[in-house]
Formats: sequence, C-alpha cells, structure tokens
Amino acid sequence: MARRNDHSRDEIREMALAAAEKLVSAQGAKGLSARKVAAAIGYTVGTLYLVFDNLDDLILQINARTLDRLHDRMLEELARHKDPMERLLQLGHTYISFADEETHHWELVFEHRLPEGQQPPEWFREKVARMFSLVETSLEPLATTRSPDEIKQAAAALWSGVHGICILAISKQLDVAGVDSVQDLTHSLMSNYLRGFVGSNR
Amino acid sequence: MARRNDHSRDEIREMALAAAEKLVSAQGAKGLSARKVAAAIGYTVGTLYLVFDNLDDLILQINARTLDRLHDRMLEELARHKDPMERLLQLGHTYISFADEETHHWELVFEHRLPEGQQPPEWFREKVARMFSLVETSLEPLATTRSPDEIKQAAAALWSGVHGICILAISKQLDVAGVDSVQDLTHSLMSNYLRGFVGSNR
DNA sequence: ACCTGAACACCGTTCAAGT
DNA sequence: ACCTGAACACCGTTCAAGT
Repeated sequence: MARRNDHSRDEIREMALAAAEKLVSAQGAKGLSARKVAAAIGYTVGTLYLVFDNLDDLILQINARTLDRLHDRMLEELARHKDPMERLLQLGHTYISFADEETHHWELVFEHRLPEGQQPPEWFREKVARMFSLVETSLEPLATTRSPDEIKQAAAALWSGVHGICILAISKQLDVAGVDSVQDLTHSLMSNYLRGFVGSNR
Repeated sequence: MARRNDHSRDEIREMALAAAEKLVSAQGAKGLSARKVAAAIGYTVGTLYLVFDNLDDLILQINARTLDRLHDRMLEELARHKDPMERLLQLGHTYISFADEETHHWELVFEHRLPEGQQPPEWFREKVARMFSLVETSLEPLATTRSPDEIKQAAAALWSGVHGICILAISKQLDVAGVDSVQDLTHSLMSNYLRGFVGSNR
C-alpha cells in the first residue's frame, strides 16, 4: 500500500498534535507514544517522521502551544486589573490555576528533558523569556526606586518561587509539609517578598 | 542454567542499587533500565524482580538514598553556624549546591512520577517532610512573634521558592531570564522574603 | 510523490522450567 | 531454592519498496 493524499502535510501535522495533546491531557507524558499518535490519526508511524524530526520535536510543539495558552491567560488577567500590586498577585494565581487545570500539559513543559547536551531551540526559549518579561513589567511600577537589573533579579526570584509552589503542589509534596491552600501560600510568598523588596534599599 | 548463590538477596540488592546509581549519575533517568542494571551486576533481568517490585520501586530506593545524603548535608551545614539568619541562608545554599553537584539524582527525586493515582509510600513522604521540618526549626528563632502555623506556612513558602530556583536553574531557564548567579538569586529570595515576614504582623 | 510495512535495536514484566 | 531463558506486549526510528 501507499499514496493516499487524503490530507496535506499541515493537516497531518495538526491532526497529530491534537491527538498527542489528547493523550497527554488524559494520561500524562507516559501515555504519549509515536505509535499511539499514529494509530489515533489513522496513519503509520513512519508518516509521523515526515512531519516531525522525532518524538522530542513533537513534544516541543505541544509545549509551545501550552506556553501560548498560558501567556494568553496571563495577558487577559493583566487586562482585568489596574492596581499594580493586584496585577502582580493575580499573575501568580493565574499561573497556579493554569498548572492546576492543565496539570499534565504544564508538567510536560517543565519536566520534559531533551537528550543530554541539547538545548531547546531559540523560538522556544523566547516563549519562556516572554513570561518572565510579563512579571518584570508588572513589578516595575511597584519598585520605582530600583534599578532595571534589580527588578530583573526580583522578577526571577518571585517567579521561581511561584513556580516552585506549583511543582511541589502538583507532586503532592506540599500536603506533606502541612499546607492546605496553595493559593494562600502563593499570596504569602509574593506579598512577603514584595514587602521585603520594596520596603528597603539593601 | 540456574542456581548460583554467589550473593545473598541483600548483596544483590545493594549491587543493583549501586549500579543503578552509577547509570543515573552518568546519564540521568533516561539512561536507567532494568536490563542495563541486570547486565551491570552480571545477573538476568528476572533476578531484579526477586529483589524489587518493579522499576518504580528501584527508583524509589535510589531516591531515598539521595534524600538521605541531602538531609545529612543540611544537618552538617546547620552544625557549622550559630547565627539563626546565617543558618537559614546557608541551608538554602546547601540545597542549591547539592542540586548542582548531584543534578541527575536530584532530578530523579523530584521529577519521577509514579503511575497515575499512586502515592509514594509513607516512609518516603517522611523523608520529604523531614526536610521541611529542618527549615521550620531554623526559621523559628527568627520569627518569635509568629504562631506555629504561620511559621509552617512561611517555611513551606520559603522552601518552595528555593526549590523553584533549583528547578529553573537545572533546566537552564534562568539564563533565559537573565540571571547570572543562582546563589545570589537564592539569597535575594530568602532575605527579601524574611524581611517581609519578620518585619510586620500581617 | 506519498506513504507503508517491515525491520532493527531497544524497553518492562512474567513465569515455566532447569539445576 | 535460586536463577535463567524465553516469551509477551510494548517502545523510537529508519528506509527500501509499493502504488
């Protein structure tokens, strides 16, 4: 058998990504395999390799779409609030909520590892950087006395913190630590850090 | 072939764990497989299943040993300092250094996922809880006006933050965010948070 | 030109059968 | 009693050959 031409390259690509996302959201990273994706779209495994370099490439494409959804949510949230402090806090809550709602997708973004020594492509790194920028610009009006470099550092610290809460919450390790509300914890982390950061000059 | 009796059950167990740890530290989680471990110790794959429930069980045992090493390092660090603030800050740096030195082992602890719906056994959760306790008790003398519950929450927030920095640093996502020193970032996170937490009453 | 089918080199896990 | 060897049901990736 061979030659079908039912779908264009782009259509196959889109079908494959949709099928893969369905597998991931239902069963997580372990539930994803090239063979299952191929079966789900009615093509042979070989066909996937005409459209993606390999499974890592496919995963990178899924992750790009996840990061886009997350970024959209954060932008919407920023549009909803005017008070600078409120904006920043809501950004944190949006991040946590997203991780909670799309747990498997969120995990795939941050826990997928490329083969030893390989770096994600530039366009992917850009999507991560964009998220940090959002935090930075939201932080600026709250710390007008600080240098751009200090703000960059603070945004990174703040976002690492929120990210860490997400990770530990998802892997259920915060229950162990006796935390009952993840959103309260996030609020505590952000507001205390900000009080420390804004309130003094060293 | 069959029956060799060269090694006791416990010896096989120890040999397997050592071989597995060697694989992980050299190549990360992806480099680990039951077949490779068996080959490395000169037994058949089947033999591994006489000593471990399955690969997840083997990984849990490796992770337990990693958590023990980390805990030891943290205890040593606490013994080296008297000033409460210094103790807490050094705890953070120790955590980061450990993750930096034993990256693959550290990743295996926090990124290995049990099959959907399965929880780590109680003895494992205990080892994680023990780490949070260390932070809690180090935090206490710095915030004498706070309730035990507030201190618990603060320890969780603080440790989530340090943990988040570790994760992002290991996955190289902090370079993207324009951070040059991970230890500086950790210091900034902890000291600003503590200033906020200690300095005020709400 | 487009896709398949089969191959290759791997997996985790089980268990009847050999010594 | 202890361990093997072979089987089963999966993997990712490649590529000659069919239409």
